[in-house]
Amino acid sequence: MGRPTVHDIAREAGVSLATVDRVLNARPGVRAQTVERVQNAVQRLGYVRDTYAANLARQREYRFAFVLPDGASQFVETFKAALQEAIGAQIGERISARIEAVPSHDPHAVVRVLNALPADKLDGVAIMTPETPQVRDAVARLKDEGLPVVALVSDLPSSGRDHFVGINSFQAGRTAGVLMGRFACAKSGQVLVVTNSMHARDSVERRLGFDEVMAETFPHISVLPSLETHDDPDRTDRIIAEAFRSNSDLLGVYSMGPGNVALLNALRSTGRLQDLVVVAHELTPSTRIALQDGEIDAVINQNVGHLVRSALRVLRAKCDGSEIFEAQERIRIDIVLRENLP
Amino acid sequence: MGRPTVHDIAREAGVSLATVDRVLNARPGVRAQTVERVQNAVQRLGYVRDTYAANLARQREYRFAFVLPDGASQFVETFKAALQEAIGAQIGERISARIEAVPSHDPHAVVRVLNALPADKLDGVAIMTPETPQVRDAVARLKDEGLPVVALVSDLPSSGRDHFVGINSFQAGRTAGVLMGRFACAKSGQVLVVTNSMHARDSVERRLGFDEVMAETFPHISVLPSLETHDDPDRTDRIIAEAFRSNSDLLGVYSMGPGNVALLNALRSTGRLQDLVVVAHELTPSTRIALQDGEIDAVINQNVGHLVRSALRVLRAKCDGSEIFEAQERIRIDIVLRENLP
DNA sequence: TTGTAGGCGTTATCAC
DNA sequence: GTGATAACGCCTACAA
Repeated sequence: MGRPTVHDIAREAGVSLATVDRVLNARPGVRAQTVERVQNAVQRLGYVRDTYAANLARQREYRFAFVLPDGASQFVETFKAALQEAIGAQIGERISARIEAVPSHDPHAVVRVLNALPADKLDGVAIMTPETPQVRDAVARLKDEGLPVVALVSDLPSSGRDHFVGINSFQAGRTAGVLMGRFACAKSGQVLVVTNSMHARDSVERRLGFDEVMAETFPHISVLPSLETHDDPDRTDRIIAEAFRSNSDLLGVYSMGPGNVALLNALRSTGRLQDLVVVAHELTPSTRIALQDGEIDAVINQNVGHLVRSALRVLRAKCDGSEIFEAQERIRIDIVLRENLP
Repeated sequence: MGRPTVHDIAREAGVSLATVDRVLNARPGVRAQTVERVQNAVQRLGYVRDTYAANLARQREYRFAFVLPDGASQFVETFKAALQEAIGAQIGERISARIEAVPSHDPHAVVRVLNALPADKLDGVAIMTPETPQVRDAVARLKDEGLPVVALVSDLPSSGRDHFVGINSFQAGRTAGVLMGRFACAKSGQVLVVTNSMHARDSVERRLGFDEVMAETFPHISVLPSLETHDDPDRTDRIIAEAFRSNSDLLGVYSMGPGNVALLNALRSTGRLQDLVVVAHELTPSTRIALQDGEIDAVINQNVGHLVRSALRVLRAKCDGSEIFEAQERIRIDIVLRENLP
C-alpha cells in the first residue's frame, strides 16, 4: 500500500481523525498524553502530510504583494514579465500577486506604500528596495502583523526579513573584477566604475568585491573612483566625456548599477567603446544586444525567472511553515558572454 | 467567488459532473453536441483544471526510471545525489524513481537494460546514454508502449524522445573556446583538447563549437587534434606526457569530457599546470577543488539540480499531457570561475 | 477533551 | 449517452 494517511494514524493511535488533525496542526485542546500517542503513530508509520490535499481542503489562497521600484528600469520590467509568466504557470497555482510600484529613491514614499499594505488581505510580501532605517521599521511592522517578508535582489539584513532572494553582491563584484582583469590581459591602464548611486547597498558591496580582486590580482590596473549617474542621461554623457578626457589609458568600464542604456550611449559617443572591456550587470534587452554586438564583453546576471520562482516558493513555504529546499533557492551568479546567451 | 469548478461547468452546460469529466478528459461516449456545449461553458467561464485535486482523485503516482551510466563518474554521482534530494523534496511529491545503472560504453548492455524495463510498471523514463542505432530502437519501443522518454545531458535526437534536458553542446564548446582564447590573451601557441572518447556525441559537438570560435577569433592559437583517454588513467598519463614533449608552446588545455581527476593528475606531473589555461566541463568535487586552487581557470557547467528537477517536471507534464513551462526548463550554460563558485 | 459529518475539486464506478 | 454517488487525503464546523 501507499503512503500512510491521517486515517492510518488515527487507527494506529486509537483516536479520531479530528484529533489527529489537531495534533498535526498543533492546535490546542488535546491532552498531552493523546498528543504523544498520535506523534508516536506518526513516527512509526512515517507519515508525511500531503500538502496539496491539505491546501485543497483548506481552500488555501496565497495573496502576495511585490513591492518594486517604479520608473523605467529594464531589469524591473523583465522581472515583472517573469512574475506574470510564473503566476500563470504551474508554480503560480493558488497564488495571486499584486505589484506595488514605489519611487524607490524616496524612502518616505517607500515607507508609505509599505505601511499602506493591507496586512489582513495579504499572506506575504516581497520587497525590492534600498535599505533605509525607515524601510527596516516598516518591515518590522509587517512581520509583527504576522506576514512573511522576503527581500529581493537587494538584501535588508537588519530588518528581520525571513529570507533573501538574490545573489551575494560582494561575490558578484569579485566575479566582475576577475573578468575585467583577465579580459584586459596584461595591459596596464585605468578602469572606470559607474553606477547610478553609491547609496545603493549592492553598488557599495560590488565595488568592494571588485576592488579586492583588482588589488590582489591585477595591480597593474588602477580602478578609478565610482562615477554616479543619478539616473540622468545628460549627466551620464558629461561625466563619461570628462572621464575620457582626463584618463589617457582607459582599458575598461565596470557598470555596477542599472541604467546601461544611457551609459552605453555615452560610451558610444566617445567612439572608443569597441576597444574597451565592458562588464555590466543584469541581462536585459539592451545589455543583450550590446553583448551580441561585442560592445559589452560580459554580463553578470541573476536569472529573473529564478528570482521570481524562488520568491514565490519561499513565501509559500513560510506561509505553510514548511522547510525550504535550499539547493533550489540558491540564486547563481551567472556569467553571460555572447556565446552562452540564453 | 474564486475559480470556476467542474460544478460550475456542469450547471452552465446543463449536464452532470460525469459528463463534464468525460469531455475534459476526452473520453468517449458523449454526443458531439454535448461535447460542444461543455466546451463552450469551459470557454465562457474560463475554467482551468486544478491539477492537484485531479491528482488526488486519480491517486496519481509517477513511477520513473533513470537510466544512468555506471562506473565512477563524479558527475553521475553528483547527479544521483541531486535526484535523491529532489525526490525527497516538494517537487518529488508523488514521484518514485528507480535508477538503472548501465555500462554505457557497451551499446548492447544498454539496450538490454532498456528492453528489460517493465513498461507496465513505469510512467516515464529518463536516459543518459550515448546515442547508438540500438538505443534509438529501444527508445522507439518504449514510446510504442506509451512511455514518455526524455534524453538527459546527451541528446538522442533521432530516437523520437519527447524532450531533451541538457545544454547545447555546440554552444558549450563555443563558450569554452572564447574563454580559452581570451584568458590566453594574445599569446600564440597550441591548445590541447582532451576527452575520453570522440564517439560521444557531445564531445564531437563541443569540439566543433570550440574550433569554430578559435578559428574565427583566435587564429594565432592552433588547436591540436583531440586526445582520447578511453577512461584509462595510465593511458592519460602517457598521452599527456607525449603531448608536452611534442609541443613547445602549449598555452592551454580544453577538457571536453569526464575523467578530470585522471587528467588533472597527468597535468600535475608535467609541472606546468599552473601556467596553462585550463577549461573543463562539469562542476564536481574535483573540478571544484581545482578551480579553488587555480589549476582550472573555468568550468562550463550544467547545474545537476536543475537537470534533475527539469527532467522530473517534464516527465510529469508528459504524463499529464500538460504544457511545459519552457522558460523554466531551459538549462543554462553556466560559466563557473573561482569567484562565482556556488 | 474528543468525535462525527460534510466539504474542498476532481475522478471513477456504477446504474439507468 | 448520461447521471448519481462515492471516493482521494485533509480540514473544520459543530456536537457530544
